[in-house]
Amino acid sequence: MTSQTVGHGVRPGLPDDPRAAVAAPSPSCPVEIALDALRGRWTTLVVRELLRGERTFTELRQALPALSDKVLSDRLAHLAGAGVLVRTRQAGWPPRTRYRLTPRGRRLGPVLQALWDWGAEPE
Amino acid sequence: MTSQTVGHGVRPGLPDDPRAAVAAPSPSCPVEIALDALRGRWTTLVVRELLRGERTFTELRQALPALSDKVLSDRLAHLAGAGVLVRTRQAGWPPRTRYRLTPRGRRLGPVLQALWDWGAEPE
DNA sequence: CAGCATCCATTCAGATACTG
DNA sequence: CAGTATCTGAATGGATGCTG
Repeated sequence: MTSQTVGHGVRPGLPDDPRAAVAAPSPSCPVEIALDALRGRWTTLVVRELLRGERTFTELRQALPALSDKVLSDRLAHLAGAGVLVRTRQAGWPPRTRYRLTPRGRRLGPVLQALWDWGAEPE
Repeated sequence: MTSQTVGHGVRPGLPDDPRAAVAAPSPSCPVEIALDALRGRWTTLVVRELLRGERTFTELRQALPALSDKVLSDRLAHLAGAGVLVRTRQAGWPPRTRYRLTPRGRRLGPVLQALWDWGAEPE
């Protein structure tokens, strides 16, 4: 009854891991780090798009037509700061910038899948 | 190279599942449903606390001393609406209300673990 | 093409004060 | 004990217009 421990206890495991014993929201809590990376409207859709392959700014806008360039710009900067993607500028005209996920960004795949699975459950 | 498919491909799988083909944030997207359930400061800490066992309002406040009763009240109502927890009132005085996770709420354990694991990775 | 600057409406968290 | 009501300040998100 008391032995919940997440099921297939390989990991330290929430909620009993000592590092989970915080009494207030903390930027160094791994859960907060992950949720912060995904924070904001459109963020997961941008990541989903990049999980399919690298994209330019315009390609992202075309894939998400209702997303304004201001917010897209915000999201890309935020995800870059979180180490999820990298921006590559190419010299010349017209300017071309490509966005692609880092290895860390690609590892968001299973995380989004876990969220998807939970949200897709009936009830 | 193109076969990402999340690794242990049992599920339909993001990002290629047809239901992931939305072009704008949608409340019916499973990922949005899950992130919405966890949305808001303190939310994951409340869930973590309840993963350890059922709690009363006061016990939650004691576990999270910096959390105001207004926000705690908001979070509990939100999580109840998301089907994560249930509230049980006991008649009599003083009033006693217990909060405990639903089966669906308990299934957030692995989701939080996935977030934790990602956020705990170096770099 | 790929963006940043500015402005505005809305949402949110926290503080304070009050009830069944 | 277990909340709700109200208010304020801060943080979004989106629209519009302008540049390297």
